[in-house]
Amino acid sequence: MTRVAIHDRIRREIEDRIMSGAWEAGHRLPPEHALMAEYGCSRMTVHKAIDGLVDRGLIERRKRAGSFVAAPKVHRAALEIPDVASEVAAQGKEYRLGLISRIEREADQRDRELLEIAGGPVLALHCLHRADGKPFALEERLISLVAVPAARDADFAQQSPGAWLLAHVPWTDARHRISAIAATRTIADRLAVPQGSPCLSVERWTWRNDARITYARQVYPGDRHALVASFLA
Amino acid sequence: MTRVAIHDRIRREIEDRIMSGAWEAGHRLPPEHALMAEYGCSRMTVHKAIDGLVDRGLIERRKRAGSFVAAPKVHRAALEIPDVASEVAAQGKEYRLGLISRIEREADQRDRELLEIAGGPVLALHCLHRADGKPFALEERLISLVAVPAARDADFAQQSPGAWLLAHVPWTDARHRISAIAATRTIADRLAVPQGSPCLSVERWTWRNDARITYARQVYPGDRHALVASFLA
DNA sequence: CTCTCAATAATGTATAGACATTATCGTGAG
DNA sequence: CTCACGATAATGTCTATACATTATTGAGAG
Repeated sequence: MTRVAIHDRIRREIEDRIMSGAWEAGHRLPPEHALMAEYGCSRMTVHKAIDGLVDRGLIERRKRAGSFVAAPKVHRAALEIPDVASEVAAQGKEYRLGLISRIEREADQRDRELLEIAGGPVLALHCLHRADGKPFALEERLISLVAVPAARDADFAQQSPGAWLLAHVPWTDARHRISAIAATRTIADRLAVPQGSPCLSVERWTWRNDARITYARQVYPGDRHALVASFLA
Repeated sequence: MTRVAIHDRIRREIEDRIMSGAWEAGHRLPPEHALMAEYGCSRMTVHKAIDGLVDRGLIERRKRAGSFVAAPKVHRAALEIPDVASEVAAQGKEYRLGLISRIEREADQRDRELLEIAGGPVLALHCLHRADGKPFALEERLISLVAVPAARDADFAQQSPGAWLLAHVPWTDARHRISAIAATRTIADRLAVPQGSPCLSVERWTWRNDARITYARQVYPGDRHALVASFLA
């Protein structure tokens, strides 16, 4: 086999032409038959190369019409939202979890909205993630006990709710909301930052087949934390 | 042809088994030959189905060993960072661009760091994006005139730097950094928010083949703006 | 018991051909 | 001139086969 796959080479070359601006948005690329002749390979191979670019959102295909360079790219980035513990570990610091409160209750108004459920028991947790002893992030977590009854018996003093859920509960969809908030008095106290200081809030809703499993809100001191996202390959 | 592609059906079914937890992380899936028999299709088709799951990060393949359900990934989400103008338009508001300052200068220390260049001329812009007349976001923009000489002649009073660059300059890579900051006096004045109030800062570095083209920092009032990311298909 | 190395089982890539699907284009009827 | 519709050119999918690549496994040598 050749050192580098033919479809990879074709993909790369087309990608380059797009990225370099030689082929602008809307440009129609040669039909697969032409590329097939140009590269001296089979149509399947050309097709696979273009498949890759379609997946990456660089090309759109229309039957009979041809394949076209996709419209002006919006900045789309892959945001990795790691488990807090691994995040702390990645910084070479010692992670410690502190469970502030754990309440099992019948879903109140706010719970019902956040979990999009009609009712039923929920588990409400508050914890403080520490790095080298210092407050790192605050987490508020709601778990629908209807969807995840096993959470009732989990020991969240040992394993963070996020880690436990990741390991025990498969999910199919998640949505995140990132915003900047001012530290309320409670947040300020727990994170040991001045009241009103800017904090990064990352909220996450997690679904499993249309049923919401859990809601989480993590709050980081604004001056000590940032989310990084890279271009989506 | 069948209504739904065979490879799509296979992909879907495997996906379901993973998502439902039936196949946990590390589970080895049947060899392609087996699936080929199970679905009564050719190996290429099975392979293509799995290809899709590999792209989505759900499966890892190892030659000779087999294909395995990938370890529970951290939450990876697709973050779409739209052009400010379209963002405002999407909210049904009237967008207006205000150019605060436009300075062409020899790169100073900070410019050099942000653009990762040794020197040369840069264009520094400050603008205020407005929605229905009210301040919406503040933008600081640095453009390397070495990389993008055409920017010298662009009319940034008409078209926002982001939109102009998107349309005129192809880029190959971008990195984002999202954090929460406190409004400095200047920011507070321009955004018409109290000094010290939390703001969402989105910084973006854009590359074109290893050369940095531009740096941008957009600052949004924290209470009026959030970034939303969905699970990465 | 351990190491080496060849057989093997899995994925990785590619081909050539077939038929399906669909939007476009041109032509002919009105 | 307009419209309908069939021919056509493109992509979409699939098959059967072939050979490449690679890590594991197991057998044999030491």
